[in-house]
Amino acid sequence: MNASTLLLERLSALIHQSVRSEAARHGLLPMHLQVLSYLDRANQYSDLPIAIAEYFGVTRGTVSQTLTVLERKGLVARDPDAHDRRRVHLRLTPAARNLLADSWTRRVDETLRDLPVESDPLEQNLRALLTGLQRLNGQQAFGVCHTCDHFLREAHGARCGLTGEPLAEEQTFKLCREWTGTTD
Amino acid sequence: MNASTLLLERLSALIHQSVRSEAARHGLLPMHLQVLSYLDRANQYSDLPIAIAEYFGVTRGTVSQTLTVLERKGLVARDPDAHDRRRVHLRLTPAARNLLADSWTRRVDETLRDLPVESDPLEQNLRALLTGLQRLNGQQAFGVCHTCDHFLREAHGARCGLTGEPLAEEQTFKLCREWTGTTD
DNA sequence: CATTTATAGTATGGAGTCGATACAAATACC
DNA sequence: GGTATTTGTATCGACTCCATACTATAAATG
Repeated sequence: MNASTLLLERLSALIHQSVRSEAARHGLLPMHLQVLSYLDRANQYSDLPIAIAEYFGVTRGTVSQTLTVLERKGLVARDPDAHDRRRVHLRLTPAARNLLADSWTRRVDETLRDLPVESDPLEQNLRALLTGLQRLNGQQAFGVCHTCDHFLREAHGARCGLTGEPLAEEQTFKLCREWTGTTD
Repeated sequence: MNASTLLLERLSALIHQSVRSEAARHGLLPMHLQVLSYLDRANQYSDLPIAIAEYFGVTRGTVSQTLTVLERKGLVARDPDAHDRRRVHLRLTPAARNLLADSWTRRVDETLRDLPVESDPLEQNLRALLTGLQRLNGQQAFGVCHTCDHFLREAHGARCGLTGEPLAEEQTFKLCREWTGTTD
């Protein structure tokens, strides 16, 4: 087996462990924290149960139950979609944002800063790896909005070429389940 | 948040998803497959329930139950330790080895080969990342036996300086929970 | 050597994941 | 307008996971 594949497997186990202990400190399970973190980075087309199911590769039923738990804990709220009455938009409550503030990712940030490697090549490597694995899984790409082929920069703000809708500035930095392109 | 941290989080989610779908194809859960994969790479000091608990950051009770399931499915066997009657060594059955043969890691291997990055820098980056994160978690390092400070190369074979026992050649390429050193 | 302490593993109960299946409601397609 | 598809929910069974308690063995300590 490829040495990097082994490293990736151990890296993944370690990250999952970080998430687990982080979640446990808040009385949550890993999936709870992962969903909250995802919702924090999902744009208006991706803050839906189905998007969470696609992103994590679980069924809609599982997501539905997880969201029931998160809603009961006061971390997530459900809002109906204005145009499609089947859809439900998820929204993080202040409590959830508070909880995410001292995430394990902060410590990872610090770890990355102290690493004896240059950050640019590391980032390029990780990005290539991510793209390759996404292709491998035959899965939705979930790239950042403003790097999408559909993204249109306009005189005042931006627009999504797929939906035709204008995009608020903060949306353009978030993940989108409709993302299409070559380099995220 | 650091760009690489974000990428790491998405990478981890993607890998976990690969493991999940791989496991589902065999009627297993992610943890089942992860434990089997771990046992395939654990040396004689690390094929214990306690080592699995340390590696994945879960309690001994959880591991105990998972192993009960894996044993019932005929994927793992328990052997008593010759010197310490509290200990139980886990052993993969032929069925388990068969199951691991077409692991998702094979497809990751292929993905890595096709990546537009050089493999050496990628490996170095991942290794640095791994070391940093292990330090971050304040966790057992689980390095490869023959890179350990305790490892002694001898005229005929090798020996562990910690236990004083001779090491079979194939053991020296496996993970050890007692590993100590600076570079794995 | 006897007592104490630490270690390795198991048993049990409760909350929650997860897939499978079935279902309801709304939209898309023709 | 009728059918197919999409989105989300409800329910059941197997399993994870933690907390706690417990047994057995080994190590440390006097």
